[in-house]
Amino acid sequence: MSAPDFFRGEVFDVAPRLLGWRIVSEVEGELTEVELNEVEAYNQDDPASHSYRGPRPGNEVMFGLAGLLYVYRSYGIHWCANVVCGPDGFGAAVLMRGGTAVTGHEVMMRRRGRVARLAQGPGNLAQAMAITGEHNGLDLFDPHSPVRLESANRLVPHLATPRIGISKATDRLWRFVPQA
DNA sequence: GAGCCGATATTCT
DNA sequence: GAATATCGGCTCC
Repeated sequence: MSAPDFFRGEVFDVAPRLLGWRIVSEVEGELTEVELNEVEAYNQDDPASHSYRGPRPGNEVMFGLAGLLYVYRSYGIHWCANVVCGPDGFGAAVLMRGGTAVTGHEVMMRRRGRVARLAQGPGNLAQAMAITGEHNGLDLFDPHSPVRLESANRLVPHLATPRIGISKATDRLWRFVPQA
């Protein structure tokens, strides 16, 4: 199983099409599903991207095949999950910044220690679904993978806004959220 | 609800 | 030594 063809296109075209998709996690034998409502695009020709300075230990996955999961540590504390995009050897990915819980509310509440905003925010999303650095590089379209993506089969009307928490290339409107 | 702040790993200067 | 694709707890409205 491999990613749909459009994942190999421009990352800023792929990102908005992921709104409404579901991430499915079966880590630790517990099922959780989240429907994406916030994503950001990061391109190789993009000073704000980890891939901007080329492949190096820790970001190689971003240069791999479209449809792989790229996980990195943020601020030394949080894990953040991305979907690799573009052709093989090109460093681009979509950061999954947040979504709404669909399945496994109890599991997510336990992992998060709260009942609200279970999967809103990239660090929170990863924590709720128990996604960590050990999942870096796995195939999101392999039915046997513990973390997978499921198509929404629809295009969600969306807005393009500035990305969060970056200081470079802030003029690129590559954060996508459903239109109000 | 807004604003400050500390925690902490990795990379870059 | 500084910066970072963050968060939650705290204060003070």
